[in-house]
Amino acid sequence: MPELPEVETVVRGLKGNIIGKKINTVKVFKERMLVNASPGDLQSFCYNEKITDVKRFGKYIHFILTSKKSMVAHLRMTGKFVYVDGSKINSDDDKFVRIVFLFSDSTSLLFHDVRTFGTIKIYQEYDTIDEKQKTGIDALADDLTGQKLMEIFKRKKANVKSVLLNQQLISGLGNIYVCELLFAAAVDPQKAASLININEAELILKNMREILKTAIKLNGTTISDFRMVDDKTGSFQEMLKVYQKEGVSCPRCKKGIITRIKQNQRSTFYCPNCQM
DNA sequence: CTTAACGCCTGAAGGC
DNA sequence: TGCCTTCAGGCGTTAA
Repeated sequence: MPELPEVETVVRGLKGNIIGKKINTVKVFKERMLVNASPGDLQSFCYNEKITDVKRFGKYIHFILTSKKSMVAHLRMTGKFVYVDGSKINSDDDKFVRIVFLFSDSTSLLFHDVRTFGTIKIYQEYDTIDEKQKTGIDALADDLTGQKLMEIFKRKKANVKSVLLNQQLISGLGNIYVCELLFAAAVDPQKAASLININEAELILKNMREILKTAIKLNGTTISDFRMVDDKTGSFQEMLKVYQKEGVSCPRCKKGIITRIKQNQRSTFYCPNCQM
């Protein structure tokens, strides 16, 4: 579920709540979510460690413990982190709580995930994080220019939507925001990336930044699962122009009908009349 | 090298 | 009401 704005919202929430907290106990109810560690490994890795910082790169959440030790989490489709006051370490009352970090002050961080696609990896040093190597330039990076974006598009045969969704090229965008930003830029998602000209690349970049920043201000988009760290919903869903608007008349040209197509097994929503 | 298809897992929603 | 199918915001692996 979560894309850049949702992950950023979670990271900000975590920063406000768990920096400086000392981890006592880790309870793992779903082992498969630990990619490179056993529950015992994670417990000894975290024991008595303080969380010194939380950062985002792409859609990843990077927890930094003392002396560069790091945990990298990904929420995938339905994951969320919920911070609770109280030592809730049983999964009995909520069967979707998969991993619990219990702090020394008896507050807890719950990793909740219905579909259990979410992941956690541990690293002894943050210099060695594999995911960072494979993650392309951040969609909100200051040094991302229209020119750079066009360089990326130029050597790709695929359609512009799949290129924007490729985390190894540009990181942070998912299905919702790609649909929305291509609509805002009036670019046809089916257009071959290699045919994007510099004006379109600049337009895509400008709208990408505006939409992502607005979405962060509104604490992300809650369609179904996404929640903030305090379990509240975001509100960017109220701003959506095309995503899940199939059949609605286009808010821009008023002539086209928002249409849903499949690209790479995933839904794309766009206006066939004004996205060229 | 590239792109396409599938699998991971669970719940919600729609059709009949 | 119940059964069945389809769909879901992601991504890694395998097949072609």
